[in-house]
Amino acid sequence: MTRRVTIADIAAAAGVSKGAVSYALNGRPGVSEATRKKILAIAAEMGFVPNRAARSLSVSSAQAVGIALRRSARTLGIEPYFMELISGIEATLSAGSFGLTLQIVDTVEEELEVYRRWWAERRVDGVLMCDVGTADRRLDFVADLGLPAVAVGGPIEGARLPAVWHDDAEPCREILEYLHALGHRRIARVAGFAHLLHTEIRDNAYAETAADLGLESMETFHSDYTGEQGARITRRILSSAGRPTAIIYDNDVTAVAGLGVAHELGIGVPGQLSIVAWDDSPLCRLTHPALTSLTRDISAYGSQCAEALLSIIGAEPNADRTFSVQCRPAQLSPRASTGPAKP
Amino acid sequence: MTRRVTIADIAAAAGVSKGAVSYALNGRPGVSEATRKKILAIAAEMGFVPNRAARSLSVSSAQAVGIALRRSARTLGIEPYFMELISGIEATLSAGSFGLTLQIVDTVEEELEVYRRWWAERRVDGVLMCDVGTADRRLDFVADLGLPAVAVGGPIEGARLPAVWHDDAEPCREILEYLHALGHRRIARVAGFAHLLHTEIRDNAYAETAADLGLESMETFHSDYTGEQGARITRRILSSAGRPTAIIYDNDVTAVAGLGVAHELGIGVPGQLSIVAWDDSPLCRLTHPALTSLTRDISAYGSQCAEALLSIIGAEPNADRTFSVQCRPAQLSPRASTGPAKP
DNA sequence: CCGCATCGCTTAACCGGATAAGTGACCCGA
DNA sequence: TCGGGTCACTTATCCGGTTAAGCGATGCGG
Repeated sequence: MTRRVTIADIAAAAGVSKGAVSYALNGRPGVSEATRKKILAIAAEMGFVPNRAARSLSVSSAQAVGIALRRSARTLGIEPYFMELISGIEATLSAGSFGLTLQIVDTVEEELEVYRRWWAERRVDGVLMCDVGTADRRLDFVADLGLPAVAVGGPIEGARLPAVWHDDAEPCREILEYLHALGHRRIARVAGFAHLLHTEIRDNAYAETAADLGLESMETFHSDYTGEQGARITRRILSSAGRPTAIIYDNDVTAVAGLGVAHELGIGVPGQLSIVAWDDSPLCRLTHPALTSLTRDISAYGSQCAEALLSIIGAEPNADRTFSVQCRPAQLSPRASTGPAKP
Repeated sequence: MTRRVTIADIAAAAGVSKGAVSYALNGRPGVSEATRKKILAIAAEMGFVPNRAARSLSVSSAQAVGIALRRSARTLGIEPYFMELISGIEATLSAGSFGLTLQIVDTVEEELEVYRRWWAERRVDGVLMCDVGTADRRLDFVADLGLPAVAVGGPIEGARLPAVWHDDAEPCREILEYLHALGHRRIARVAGFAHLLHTEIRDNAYAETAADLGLESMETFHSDYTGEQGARITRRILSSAGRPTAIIYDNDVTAVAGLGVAHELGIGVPGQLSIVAWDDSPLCRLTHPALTSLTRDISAYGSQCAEALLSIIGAEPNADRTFSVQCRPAQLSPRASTGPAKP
């Protein structure tokens, strides 16, 4: 195992100084074209790769962004959302030769501590924050810290950092109108964590549209997104008097669990019950019947988040960071789990 | 946004030299207890956090490990395995204050290139390699590179690096004996990628046990682990003459898809068909009927992998790295998807 | 022909820690 | 009382890059 090649080695081989090598490698003025070519050739031949720590120390940048996920291992594992998001983030980061540092945390306090440490250590140049809440301490925290950050979700009122989001209200309306057109008048909804921003946005959108359409009932039950709770809530909904003819789920996992409960209770889907899921992962197509769901390109969403982050990392620190990127809203993909309501 | 606190600031505040501060902070001899306490107090008060790049540059370690995943976004998203594994890895790494760098790649070449770059840049101190294949180029590659690495899977013959694995043959036998006891004589299996080491191990174990038990048929179909292929293969299996009375799936996603196909074809589970899944994610309990499956603690598995990696990173470079850690094998969790075979 | 700008490169300082070597004060035993 | 050892700390160098400043050679306008 030979020693690493440094710019000093290249300088010696090329018969120039370290400085000249640095200028040549970084495409900056200060060396002639001939010398630059020679240096680049030698560097390539010697298999030179710059030491990340040395560069970071000099220019004070880590060439990495961080993401701290505050979800349990179980949720993270089964929720396709995160891996798809990460995969999209990754694609953009790699293209800009940035690395991705991942950390899983249990509490907000821990998450804030991770941000503080990452930034103090200059381990990352910025962070992406998922699961934006309605009153999210993290937003002010990172802004005060001066840590470049992008909120994955929004819109956020009075935000001091960029938010990348898509309109959730419109798809909510679309679902309800669709179910209404199919004749459904009693609809239930299994939502996600009540404290999440997008849950609140959907809550409001559903309530409003339900009133506009004059639905008989439109009840919402909050869950923790797990299959267990999805099943439990569905059981309760389906065994109530005057049970709904359609249930809308805020994620695919609870929807699949709900479908299982319908099977268990001998309730036909879509004959006696229509089911709509949010977040069209392959999971929705695995079931029988396949689930009608809201499709969005999560991977592309992740890419846009990463782009936004890279753009503020690249800008000067006191530049305006309060812009907001609105992505394409989710589209309804009708499948076999929804049908006409039978009285 | 104030400037970062460095050891020079602490030194000035304490009226000592940078060296003394470094000794004090790292708990090394060279300063009196009184001075050490004073320095530590000042450091804490000033909120000192060492700059990672500077430390890395000095001690030539990144305090981070890398993992490159060569799976499509879709597979990664829906496969609970990876997030659970990562979550376990993460837990151990955080405890040792190591970071995790994640990269998603498309091809082996790209993966090798990532390892080469990471190591040359000293961006990581070691890597974890998933999806070990039967003839895996990566094993020799990282060994030649001198990059500390641990194979997540095994056992690997003549390996030059540690492997963390669990016996797959024993659970295979357990499943077949269980199904045999239930009266099943025609069994099919939807396996994973044929080139993966654990697929081959299971292939052999099933073939042997099937012969021992004198099964009528025990056919294996390789898949890419996606629900689409799981469904397609299951459709073919179930529409063949003399169709099997039980199907074993190598992961949970294909099993869930298979269950959907059985529903679609009106084949009762477990009445006319028994289903066994591997990798007991919550997914298996969401379906109706819940899937009989092989349970293993993937998160704990990830932790053990990370521990193995940290141990070789901590050891001197020429120490023996060929040890092998055998974990607890998967346990069969019988649920409602398996029952007696009916002729 | 002189003064000045420009080019092409070198020198040296710097980033923020770790650490080997050096130094003075002190203690201790002979 | 003196030599040697230990303690507590300082000094200086190093890690591997970046970059401001310096400097000789060349070109060019007046």
